[in-house]
Amino acid sequence: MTQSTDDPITDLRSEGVRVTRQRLAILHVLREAADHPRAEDILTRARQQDPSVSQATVYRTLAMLEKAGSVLRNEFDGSGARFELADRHHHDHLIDLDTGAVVEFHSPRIEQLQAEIAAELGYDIAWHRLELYGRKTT
Amino acid sequence: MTQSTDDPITDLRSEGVRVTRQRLAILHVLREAADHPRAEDILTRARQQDPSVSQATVYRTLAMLEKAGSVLRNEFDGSGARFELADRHHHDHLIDLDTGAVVEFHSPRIEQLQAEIAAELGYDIAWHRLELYGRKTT
DNA sequence: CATGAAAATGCGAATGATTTGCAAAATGTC
DNA sequence: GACATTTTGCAAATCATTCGCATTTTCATG
Repeated sequence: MTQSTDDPITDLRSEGVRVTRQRLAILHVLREAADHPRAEDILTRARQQDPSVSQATVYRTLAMLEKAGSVLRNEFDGSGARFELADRHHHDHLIDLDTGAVVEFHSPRIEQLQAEIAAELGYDIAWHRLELYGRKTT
Repeated sequence: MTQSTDDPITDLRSEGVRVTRQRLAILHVLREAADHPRAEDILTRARQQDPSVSQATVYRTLAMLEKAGSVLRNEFDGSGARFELADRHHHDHLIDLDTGAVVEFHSPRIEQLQAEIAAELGYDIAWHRLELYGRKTT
């Protein structure tokens, strides 16, 4: 097993993946992001650290990191994916319909129920997507 | 209140919406569909009843029906939306990763938990999306 | 620290799903 | 049936994302 560092790309180096300026910049953006940025946002932010980063590289890097399990892709509204680092515990999302803000939450009980339902239907869950869309209680 | 018929478009007539051959054909397709067809599938099937239906009209009609609440749009995999008539009770989806089959299910307990979680976070849920992706238990 | 094979990059063109502008056709009201 | 209005088909336009390819970079080696 490869030893784990705080840098997903460094972890991948042993697998023939090269550490480039662009990848480090993109990763930096993801680490700093408090929101769930779109590819375009990531490009803009990454260019602040390394102006040479191109759109294509952002997409390629995100795809690579997603496949490696280091990045999660979310399709909240249907107009462009939004990404986040997969370095914390699993969680689902609550999207504020008025502000677009994304609140994260986790419910072991819901996950448990999901597994039970799937089992009843004869399935094992590989992954799931749970998104709540709502408005602040007045 | 307008009286409700079994035909979403007929319901809309009073709102200035016109009942056209194309719309009836698309609606017919949705009523007969046992699966969750994509726009392209709907076009193909609608043309069997009315060859004049165009792609643009399929999209426009689906958008109209969605806005009216008669049709639900699903974005299961990210490569094209899949539609269904919103005439039955609410349900969520379990997608078979091997066959692409979509199984519908409903869990009042999960919905209850979702509402509780949202409430704790200070939100009222307007709608939600729960999709389970899995494989048949071996 | 120079070398070279392999991996990555930027660019711009290609994709695929969906949307839109517009002139022509169809609907439903009077 | 006549007309104002809505809807349509067509083709061109978008939008997010992917790809081809020549050029640049990375990194194991000498």
